[in-house]
Amino acid sequence: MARVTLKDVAHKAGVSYQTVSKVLRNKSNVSSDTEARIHTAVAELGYKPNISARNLRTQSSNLIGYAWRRASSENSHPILDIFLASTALAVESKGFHLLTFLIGDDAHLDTAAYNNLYAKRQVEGFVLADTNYNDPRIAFLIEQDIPFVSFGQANSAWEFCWVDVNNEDGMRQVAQHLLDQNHERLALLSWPAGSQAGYFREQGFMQTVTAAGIPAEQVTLLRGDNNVRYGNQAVQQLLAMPPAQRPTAVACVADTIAIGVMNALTAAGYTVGQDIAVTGYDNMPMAEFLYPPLTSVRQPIAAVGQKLVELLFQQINDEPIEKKGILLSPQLIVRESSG
Amino acid sequence: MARVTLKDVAHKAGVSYQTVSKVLRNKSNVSSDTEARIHTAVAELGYKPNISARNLRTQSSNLIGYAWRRASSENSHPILDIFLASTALAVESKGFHLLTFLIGDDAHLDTAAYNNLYAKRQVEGFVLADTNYNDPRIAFLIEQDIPFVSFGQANSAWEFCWVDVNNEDGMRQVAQHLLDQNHERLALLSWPAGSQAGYFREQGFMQTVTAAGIPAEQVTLLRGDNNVRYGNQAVQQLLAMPPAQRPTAVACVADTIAIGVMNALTAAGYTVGQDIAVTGYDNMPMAEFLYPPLTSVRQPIAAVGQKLVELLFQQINDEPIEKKGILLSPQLIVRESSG
DNA sequence: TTCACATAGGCGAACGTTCGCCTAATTGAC
DNA sequence: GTCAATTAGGCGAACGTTCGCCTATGTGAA
Repeated sequence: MARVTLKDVAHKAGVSYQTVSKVLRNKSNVSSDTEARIHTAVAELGYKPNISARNLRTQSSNLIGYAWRRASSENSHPILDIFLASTALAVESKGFHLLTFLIGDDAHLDTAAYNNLYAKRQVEGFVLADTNYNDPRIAFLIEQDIPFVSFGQANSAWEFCWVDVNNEDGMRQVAQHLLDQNHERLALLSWPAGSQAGYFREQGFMQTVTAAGIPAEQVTLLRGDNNVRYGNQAVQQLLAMPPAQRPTAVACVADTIAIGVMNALTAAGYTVGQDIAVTGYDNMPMAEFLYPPLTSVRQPIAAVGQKLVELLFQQINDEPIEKKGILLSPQLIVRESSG
Repeated sequence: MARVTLKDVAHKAGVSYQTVSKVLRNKSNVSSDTEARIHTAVAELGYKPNISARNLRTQSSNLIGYAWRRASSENSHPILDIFLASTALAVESKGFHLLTFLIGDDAHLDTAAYNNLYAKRQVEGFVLADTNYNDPRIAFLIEQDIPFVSFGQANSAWEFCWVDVNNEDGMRQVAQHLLDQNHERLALLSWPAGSQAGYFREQGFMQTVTAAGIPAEQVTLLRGDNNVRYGNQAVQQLLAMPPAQRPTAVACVADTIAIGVMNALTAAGYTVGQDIAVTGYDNMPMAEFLYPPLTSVRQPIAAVGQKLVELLFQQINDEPIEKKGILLSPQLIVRESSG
């Protein structure tokens, strides 16, 4: 299976190999006769341009880097793979591909991984997800002037391209919905401090609640990792409270946590949706089929991927960018868990 | 940010650029003096070899292709991202990276996608997952003699490298466990025909059950897609059966389905684990925190990724392969859902 | 006839490596 | 003092493209 190159095609078509190159890229005016000869030669030989050679010559790689977090397999974000697929789709529509690599929790090693890939010209830019408030990766990429976009905002002092779904608005909808159901004693199950998304979701929730005249102290705020176990444990904590203070509604910053809450409540003999309301966030595919079906917030993930990729290519192509941050709107889906 | 090349380093260190190249690859005997000079020059200039140039010269790309299925976002396999992460890790330990691309359901387009990437020398091989019995991708890759490995077996007439977790054994363990609990009327919730894994899981289950003297007709076999909804619907079907024939245990070929089953049963007023037993498969992280905790089968996913990558690199490096198929053992985790 | 201009395609150079062979200087043994 | 072997590093060529400039031929108007 010998490699077939431009020269082989050229030989067969009786032209110079540079002419073949031009014809294949529509960069040349040749007679329709030779053009046809070239095309049949390409087809017969099954010629495919060698990517490495092209990359070397054009100083490009047609690759975008995306980093997995090594530890995320346990607390896997159900939305992340949908996001990844939609990003991959958008990237491929530009003739690019996604190169995935792994990072950990060591800021120094992580930024080195980004730097390596870019300095070696293996990728032309990055898509970040799962970003934190003072994410060292973002600081580094800005400083090095490396093209990148982020799903999620960060330190507002940094100026860079991001797309986010309005977390504040999402939780505002949740809070308003619970208030409309006349809940007054509320619990909010959030993530550990430092998460950017968590911060906004808390803000949206608390502001709405306090604006409705409920004192902040009346909201039981707990924190934990993004998994089912945390939801379970939180319920034990809530049930240990004196009945008069016990929340009648539990809002979770993620469906995964809400699943833990619903299970634990059901196990303890409560009927979710009647005795106590539960809400999630993300509207994972499973949400509508849980028992009871889970009220949740749907995020326009596909749109996020598309917008991100647009912004990224504007950077790569040095096009002017009118708006660096794009905030999309989520939508509350009310189901029986908060009936 | 001008690109720094071998020549820049060479100039600074006062040697020829080819010598720098050799030193960096430990392929040369130079005086320790000049070696030191070269290394400091590299460090000071922050030199990183240009990957495209290297790839062109060495006819390699250090990239392995992995295809997402475009449609899988709805029926996402909870195990697939763990698998992907472990594969990425193994691939990176070889100095390679994973290039992801999207495929659909059109055999012709899909194989073209594989062919393109390989013919352009963008990747050196592929990792397949989510394979079917007569998977056209496998037929194509074998015919083209393109290096690849598959998570999961296929048509046994084809000879290629795969790693699989013994599906027959896994479901045998499930069946035996249910028999040990004195269940005699059983339901098996499987996937649509054509799935290789589904076939083996069915086999393992049915053989064990019939070997115990229970006629095959006494097992209610249903089929559906890999999602929670299917589990829900299957329960409606089971509950519509006359009580005397109704199964007392429901074995599912995936946790996702089992979740649907448990929810629907709970909603219908049954106590899962007492009134009726439910089992899953995959032991997804959520399984132990469901209500009740779900009996499931744990697969050694990380080991699968590692073995696969080993086999793949043996092909790429033309090393002899003693055993083309590797079958790993799963383990049943008994929890309260089948108490 | 002359000049300009379009048409069709050739050709050298470059992208940044790696590879293999070559050479000059040094060393050691006889 | 001679010869062979070792050491340290130079150098041309090649990987397969793309890019820009060049040339030869034909064509129509002044």
